[in-house]
Amino acid sequence: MGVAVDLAIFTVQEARLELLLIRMKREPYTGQWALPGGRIRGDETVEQAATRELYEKAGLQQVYLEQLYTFSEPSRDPRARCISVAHMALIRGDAPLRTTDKYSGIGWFPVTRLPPLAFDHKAMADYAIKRLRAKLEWSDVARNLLDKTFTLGELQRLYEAILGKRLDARNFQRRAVAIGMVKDTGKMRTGQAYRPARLYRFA
Amino acid sequence: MGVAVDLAIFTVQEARLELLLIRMKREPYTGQWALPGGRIRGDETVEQAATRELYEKAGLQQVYLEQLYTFSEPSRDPRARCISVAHMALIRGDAPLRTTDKYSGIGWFPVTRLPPLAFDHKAMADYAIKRLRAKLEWSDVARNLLDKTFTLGELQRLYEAILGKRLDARNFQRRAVAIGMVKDTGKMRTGQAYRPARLYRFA
DNA sequence: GCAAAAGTGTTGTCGGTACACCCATGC
DNA sequence: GCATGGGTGTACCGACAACACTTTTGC
Repeated sequence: MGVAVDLAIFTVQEARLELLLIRMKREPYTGQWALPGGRIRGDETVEQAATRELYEKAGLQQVYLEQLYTFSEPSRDPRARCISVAHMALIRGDAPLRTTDKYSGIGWFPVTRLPPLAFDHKAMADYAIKRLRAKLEWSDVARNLLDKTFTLGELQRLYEAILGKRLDARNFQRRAVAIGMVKDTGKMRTGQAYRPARLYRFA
Repeated sequence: MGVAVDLAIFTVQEARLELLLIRMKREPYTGQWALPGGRIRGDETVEQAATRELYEKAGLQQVYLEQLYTFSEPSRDPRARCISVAHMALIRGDAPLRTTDKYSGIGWFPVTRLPPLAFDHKAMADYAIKRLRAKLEWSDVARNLLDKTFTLGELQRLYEAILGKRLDARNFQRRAVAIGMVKDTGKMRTGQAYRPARLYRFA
């Protein structure tokens, strides 16, 4: 029985949460968009396979990776029986993508406007978005989507993009500091309009 | 590559959270305790395989089942490469167990005193306990461990057994009703010492 | 009456929300 | 000066912990 990994790779760009999709070359989903992924090898864990796919197919390294759920409907892959372990990855908005000739296309899509997806990848994407949103509320996963230092305004816009709703800036800032998630670096963000903001880093 | 399911089957008996373990007949873990489980077949999902194992190996039916995590270390099974999807199951304390000649023994163990476990089953058991405790705090999974009706005292003792700590009865009762988790049935628990308690059911 | 469990009332604290207000900069 | 985002102060509300107290039964 085949075992594969599939990846929901997220980034935040221009205040939008986006998902990385590839366009398939091979039958039976030629031309369709799907999550990147592939078979696991005999000597690696599913996490290692996911890390490898991330590098081989998109040129990404050193990214946050988390196992999500195993999808195992016998009919999920029309070609052959193959279960797939879905993962979530988070990368900074400016990371450059490498393309591969394995796919006929690769691109970022806002999660609010995803095209139809191959296999059961719609369910995987939905699951990943749900998990990311939940995790944002009680953890500091957001650190994997931002630079080392950032302003509270930047952090807030990241949260708003992922959660898909507006937050109160005053309460957001106080809370971020109060729960010890971020620490003041003592530096300021200059060179922009309006009052300069303090730069923070994750604690 | 082999794909298996393993099951962390919980029950609460005499105010203790207990885990169902089987004793292995075959090499290389002959005589060792382990979580029940087995290979999945070509025409079933991992959840269906877990349900089937639950019935075949322990005679259990209609139980709460939840997929947890996929364990995939290449060396996790010394016999052959085989990944395993860990699941959690919850059953009522009085459920009768069927034995099978596939194992040389089967029994309940308090989670505080587990014997050494075969494969990576210790990690699976730890993961399952953690998940069960977390889920107890915000969901009504407890319903799968109790009868249709129960007193708030019984529900509290269940919570205390799983969480491994004492709770304030007065706050516990008020909260259970306030958040709408349980509803008063209007009936009372009679035939026991002391003041009779109201019987509740899950909402 | 007494022990034990069931159940109610009250109070304080803490986290979160709402929102008025001040600050510092570019233009 | 004024627009704009950065940042502080404060008041209110609901959840929850702590704990005093009453109720109802078996013995």
